[in-house]
Amino acid sequence: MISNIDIHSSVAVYVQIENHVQFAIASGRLGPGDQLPSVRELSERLEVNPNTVAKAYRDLEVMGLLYTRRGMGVFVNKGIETKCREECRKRIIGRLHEVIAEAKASGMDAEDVNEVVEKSLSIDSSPYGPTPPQLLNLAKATRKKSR
Amino acid sequence: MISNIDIHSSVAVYVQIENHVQFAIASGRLGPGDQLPSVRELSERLEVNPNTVAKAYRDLEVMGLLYTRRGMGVFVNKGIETKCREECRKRIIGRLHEVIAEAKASGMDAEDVNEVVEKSLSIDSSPYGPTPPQLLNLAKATRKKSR
Amino acid sequence: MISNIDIHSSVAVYVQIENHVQFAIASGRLGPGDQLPSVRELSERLEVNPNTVAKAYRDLEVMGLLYTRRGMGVFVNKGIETKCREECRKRIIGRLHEVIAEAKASGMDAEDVNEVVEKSLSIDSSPYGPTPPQLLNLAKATRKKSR
Amino acid sequence: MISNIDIHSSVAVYVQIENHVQFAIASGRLGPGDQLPSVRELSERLEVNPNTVAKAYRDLEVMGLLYTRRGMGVFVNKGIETKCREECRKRIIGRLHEVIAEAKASGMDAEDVNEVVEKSLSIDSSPYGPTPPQLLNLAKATRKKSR
DNA sequence: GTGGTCTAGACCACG
DNA sequence: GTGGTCTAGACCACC
Repeated sequence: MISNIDIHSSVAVYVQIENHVQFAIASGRLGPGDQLPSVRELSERLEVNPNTVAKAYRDLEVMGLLYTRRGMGVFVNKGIETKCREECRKRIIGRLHEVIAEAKASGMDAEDVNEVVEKSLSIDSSPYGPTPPQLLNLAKATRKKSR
Repeated sequence: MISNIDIHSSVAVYVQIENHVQFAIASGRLGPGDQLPSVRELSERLEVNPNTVAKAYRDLEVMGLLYTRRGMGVFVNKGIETKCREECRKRIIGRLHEVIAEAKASGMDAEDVNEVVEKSLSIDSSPYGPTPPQLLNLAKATRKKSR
Repeated sequence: MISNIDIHSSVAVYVQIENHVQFAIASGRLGPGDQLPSVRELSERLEVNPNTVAKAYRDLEVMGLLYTRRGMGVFVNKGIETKCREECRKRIIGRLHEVIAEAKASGMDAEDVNEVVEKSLSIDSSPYGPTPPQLLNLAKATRKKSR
Repeated sequence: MISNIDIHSSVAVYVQIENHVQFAIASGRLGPGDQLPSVRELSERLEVNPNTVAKAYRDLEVMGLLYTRRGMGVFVNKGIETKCREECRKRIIGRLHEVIAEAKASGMDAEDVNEVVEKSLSIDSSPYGPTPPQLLNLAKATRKKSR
């Protein structure tokens, strides 16, 4: 239930929220039909402007990950898990290439990189930085699946 | 001598310039005492406003990488090569860990990751992402060391 | 509420602003979490260009004294009051030593120096020199703490 | 014979030179009629552009501290020692007031200030910062008094 | 509304 | 010639 939105981060708050949701779906913590916290609830929990949460939900709806049922709330779409996972995967691969390109540009060689990669792979859950968006609790006790 | 500043990138132009210089120092293409292109010269070469270049130079001076001699130009500080390289390295390693942690969390296994890494390492200059800062030629034939 | 920015001073306007903010934090007139006047507001009050104020704010953010919440404004960081005060103190003490060393070297004796010091201490706000940064009112009635 | 011109300093090189000379006169290390090093010699010693030294000498001549004898060199004027000393004194007192005003503004009280002052007065020759301009050797073995 | 970025152009101090 | 500073005004993203 800990908010790991970083208001000091340079990445926009609404993007952080979008990442969290996308990631939760890709990793299965949010399944098809699951209800998300209401805009108001989440905004209070994150101590963030409701508009910010609303924007994230709207964006995610446009992306096809969420849908809203009037008066009911916002829900995870069906049949988008694999698509979402692949998108995440693509994003991650892109970033990986990016980082490695920079590593080479700054003088690190293949051996250096591989060493770091191995080390990182062997760690269970690495405590690096505030960005990896996997901890925000998006489940709600009283939340039910939409039919 | 190719400018690979991307005006349309989401990362600010002055940040791109800062990265270029930082990487040039880290990789040894720019050594201690070397003079950088003048603000005006570089701004013309990159087709950006002189203020933008000046801002990058000033930031780098604050970071301790450069110093300016009034009326003379901007120079690379001495005794910061290894510090700079290590800082670059640390930043990159941090991001690498970050990305790989996300990769694992989103379901990729070690094999997947290694495959991407290998592929990325074998490419010369990968066209992924918005900021692979290695091509900007910061040397000048007629430029000499300060002092 | 008096602006004592001196446009004609030899010290840059943005540096004067930085000093004001720094001193305000060091002396407690600006506390952690306090919001600063908006760039536009302060620029109007001081009759300087908004960019000038923005530059000061950005510098102070780089120094770690301020942080900005996008679309919300600029705020004083937490846990930097004592660090800031000590830094100010150290800087001042350094300059004090410097000046007194010169005073001695140029033939003034302890009595001379003490006399000047006493006189200076007894004055409320001394009109000496170009940068006595203590009068700019950085508080706003309707401003509230962040978070 | 050590140059303590600081090319990394923010204060202009020519101003540093002017301060050195002025200080040397005020403290008696340069007496009336003494010859100064030639522009060329000093510029080489300080590893500085000759124009810079020339400008300093010119300024000091305008101030009335130096005079040049065509083909002979630059000399210290007579009867300006006390005037010069007083000017130095005034400058130092001004800076003292300035620093103490800032000290008060940043929350230091009289006791704090006095403590620092006492400590500083008790030290023989304080090694603070690069600015106190008293070490530049402006004498020359082969230099003679002008008649 | 907030700040961030960039442009264009001016003036100044320095060397 | 060099960089430093400031202005005026524009556009953008964020909240």
